[in-house]
Amino acid sequence: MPRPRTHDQALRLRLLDEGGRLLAAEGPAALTTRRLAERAGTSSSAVYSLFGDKAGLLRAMFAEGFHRLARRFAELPRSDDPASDLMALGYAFRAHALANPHLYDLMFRSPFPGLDLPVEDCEDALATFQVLVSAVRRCLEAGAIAPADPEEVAKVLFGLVDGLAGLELRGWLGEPEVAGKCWELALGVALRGLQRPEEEPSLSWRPPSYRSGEGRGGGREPGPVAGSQGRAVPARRATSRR
Amino acid sequence: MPRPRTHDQALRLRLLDEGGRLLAAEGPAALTTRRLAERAGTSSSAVYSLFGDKAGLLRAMFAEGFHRLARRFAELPRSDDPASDLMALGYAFRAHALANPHLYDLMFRSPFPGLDLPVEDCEDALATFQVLVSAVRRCLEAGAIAPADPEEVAKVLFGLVDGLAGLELRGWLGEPEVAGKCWELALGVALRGLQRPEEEPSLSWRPPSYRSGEGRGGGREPGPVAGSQGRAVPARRATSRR
DNA sequence: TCTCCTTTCGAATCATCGTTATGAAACATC
DNA sequence: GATGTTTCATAACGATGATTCGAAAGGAGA
Repeated sequence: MPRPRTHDQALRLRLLDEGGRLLAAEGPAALTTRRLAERAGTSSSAVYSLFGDKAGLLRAMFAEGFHRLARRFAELPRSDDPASDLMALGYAFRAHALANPHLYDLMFRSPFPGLDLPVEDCEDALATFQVLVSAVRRCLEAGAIAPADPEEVAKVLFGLVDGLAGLELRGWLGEPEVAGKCWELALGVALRGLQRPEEEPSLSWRPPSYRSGEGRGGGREPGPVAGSQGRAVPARRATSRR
Repeated sequence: MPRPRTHDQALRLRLLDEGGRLLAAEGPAALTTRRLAERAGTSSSAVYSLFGDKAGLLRAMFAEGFHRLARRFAELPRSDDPASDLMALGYAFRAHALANPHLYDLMFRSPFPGLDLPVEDCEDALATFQVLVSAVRRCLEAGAIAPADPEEVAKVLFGLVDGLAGLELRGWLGEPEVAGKCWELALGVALRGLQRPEEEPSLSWRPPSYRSGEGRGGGREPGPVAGSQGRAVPARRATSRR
């Protein structure tokens, strides 16, 4: 007897993707409930009936992005060559970024620091990182890469692919073919660099040690470094002081 | 004869840094002229007398960030070991990020896509990248790394350090000492990987080729995948800040 | 002390935000 | 077709945004 509902799962997904596109195209300030509703061909109240409020929309976008990434990772076959599997993970990450450029910033750049994500929204996110750690660990066990701390290796590899994906999505890697060559170069370099043992001296030079307040003044205080004291896990953002 | 001016260079710099801190702490939406003025101990019209409008402030923040980075690069000594110089560039990038965490997003994450930057504001930015390319080129000429396209190598290295810096500033690399080990690992791996020639087969496996249609579309059609979770109503009500 | 000129502050303006209350719209049933 | 029930779009509300503009503030010369 009721009116047929249009605020359904299809609209929900449309809002998530369209919201991402708005975010990617015009930045966080442009992602308003009104503009989103207009783009999705509905009214702004759809956001409230489907997500509760705007923060709920953002949380859902975040969760959706990591859900897609987790699924992509889960679909990768596991071969008996752990190094190949590790590389495949890198290319899968790239494929995810290219397929979901509109969700990338929300997933990895926290454009809304005030947003705090409940643990259940972070599960997929943490799981994807653990997939990487596991792949590294298998490489270590198989002797495919030189001994090292798997967590650290995973962080470095994630830094690499995150950096590359960010560059590619901003168009800084050039045409797709050039970008593809960069990815091959990057992942090849990483793997070769990990294979060769670290002891082998490639350099006479030693890196500097960073005492915590080093740099030249970014202002009065030597090292604001607000974000660098955080925990090891990308949990939620602490709400700012104020 | 006039009233003594307080909208001077000192206030200008204070606004740039304080604006960066606001941006880093609470995101683009929190960077308003009112809040910035309050933090800097002035009135919002200071922004207009010093920068013309809010976009001018953002442009100045961007330019200031790259000016500092360019200066830091320019101050690096050039040794006769190009590989060491290349590594030093990486650590200098890290030092810049740690000393200016509040400007990092604005420099490398474009949180205001609508902002268009005139060429003169981008000169330092382009120059810093060319410093990297030159350092790579010197390594190639000296045979310190295996033959490769210097632009591509520079892009990959920039991707690596950008990714790492982003992770560190968000606290995802852990405590500073752990983060430092990640940087050493990363740059060491990169250099070793670049030294070993690419032909040396390290892998039986070939990367996938990305047909250009694959992702670019923005995930409009590919597997939504996620409606499966099914919950429609968010429940949590996290009011916005304040 | 009183002008005059420059500079800054804060109130006012207009637009737009997130969010909500209200009434119209759309069907099933009678 | 009338009725009842559920659902959605619209208009409104209060808050806050960027920006502007008149009035006040502060010294210099008289």
